[in-house]
Amino acid sequence: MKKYTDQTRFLIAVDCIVFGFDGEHLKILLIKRGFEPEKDKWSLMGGFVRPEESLDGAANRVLTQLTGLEGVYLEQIQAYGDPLRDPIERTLSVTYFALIDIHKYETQISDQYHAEWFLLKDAPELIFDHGEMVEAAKKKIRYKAALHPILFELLPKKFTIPQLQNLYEDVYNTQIDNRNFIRKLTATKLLIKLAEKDKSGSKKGAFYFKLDKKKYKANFQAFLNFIPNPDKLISV
Amino acid sequence: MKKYTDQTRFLIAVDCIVFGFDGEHLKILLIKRGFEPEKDKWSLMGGFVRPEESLDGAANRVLTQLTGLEGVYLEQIQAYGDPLRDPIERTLSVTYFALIDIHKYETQISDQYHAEWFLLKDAPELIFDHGEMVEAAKKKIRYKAALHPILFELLPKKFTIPQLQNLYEDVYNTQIDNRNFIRKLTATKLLIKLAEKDKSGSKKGAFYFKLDKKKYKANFQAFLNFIPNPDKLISV
DNA sequence: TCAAAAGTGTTTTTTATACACCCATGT
DNA sequence: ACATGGGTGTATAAAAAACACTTTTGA
Repeated sequence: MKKYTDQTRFLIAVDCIVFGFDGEHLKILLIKRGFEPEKDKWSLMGGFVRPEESLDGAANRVLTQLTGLEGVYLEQIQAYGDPLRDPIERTLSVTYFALIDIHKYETQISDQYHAEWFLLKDAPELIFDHGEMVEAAKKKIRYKAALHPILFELLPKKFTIPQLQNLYEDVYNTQIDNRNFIRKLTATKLLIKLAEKDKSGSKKGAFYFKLDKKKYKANFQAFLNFIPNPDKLISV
Repeated sequence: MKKYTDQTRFLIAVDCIVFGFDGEHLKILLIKRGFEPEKDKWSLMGGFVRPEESLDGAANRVLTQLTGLEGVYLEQIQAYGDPLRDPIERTLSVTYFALIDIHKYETQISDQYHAEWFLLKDAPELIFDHGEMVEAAKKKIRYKAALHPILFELLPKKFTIPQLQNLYEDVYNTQIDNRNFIRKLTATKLLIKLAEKDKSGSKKGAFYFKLDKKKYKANFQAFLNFIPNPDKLISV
């Protein structure tokens, strides 16, 4: 059958906002753009969608190219379609956020991108509308994590409660009462306590936990409430 | 500057899932597709994005073409990019959901589309992946409305509490205790009681209310909880 | 022995839920 | 006068928040 006539076709890109957690702070992974325009400026990792791949496929490809990781938590955020967002040629961009265990990407697998982790507050200016995209991704992750246990994706398989609490405190820039936090965590029954301790953070050491993966998957959409007064902290 | 070379360009469409409420049930507005392929099959209202317009612009244009309405509540849902989703030619579709006061679109402004309102459970089979899009839109509206006061967009400026409760009960397919519902509503301080009554639904008549627009806008992102046990009713 | 971080319970407050009767009016 | 849907209050249960001290152990 004939193609649709009299319609304009556009470039389609995916851009990934890659989050990691270093134990203290949430960070994002940025690259130096490798081609004109804006060559060597800081940018999100992205790429054009190829004829045979889906959007999710393109996002995964781009992420794997950068980090070497597969099976990463990746979620579509939204499409950006301003006609002038790319000065060279109209390009629609579909953004994804990725949550990775930062320790799996410490050895810079592909130096070709000159990737670097940045604290959110220290992130450099980005090309095009990438700054706006990062802001939207931050809002999305805060919103989603207030209700669903996605932040575990940022931690190693074994993690401690203090680590987890640091993560929540940093994401929401707030102090959480340790006893209430543990009570809420326990109520989810999502965690399994291990015998082993992490002694790196203190003399006493903190017990490791791991996720109960079955319950994690089964309860993923259940509403949680790790964050006190979430509506005061989250803007949509 | 030169265009990006060696990249494939694609068609981009927007598709709108238009919701309305007839006082009893949530409905969606569908049209008969006017061109090949799948001509005369039921479809979402959509259209190709034009060179000079943004995605939001395209969605608004498409919606205005169909309904004659402007300033409608419209929110991007997600991008669908399966390479084979349109059999003729690869087309990326960005979906939007629209919430309109159904009474503003009773006179079929544009008969050219053969638009009809359908109960969600009676909706016909749709072309391409539009059925999947409708399912995703239903989930989105349920999810969002459990936390934010968007359903008011489906009602006229003046509405009654029983109307509003019917709406919530239909959206969540549940029974809500009337006294608890009113208590939660009152707590939001979003409603202003009018002197006038709607006598169409009963002999006693039900007081009209209107939204306090300032508080509505200010509190739009605050988490509400009109729905008992939302996590049991909402699937993400 | 002491500094530093981990871990543990109880009380109070707030929020959600369950529940049943009277009211106003048109017919 | 009665049938129909609208409107109201209270008691109980559950969840969230506030709050401070003891434990462990390496240096």
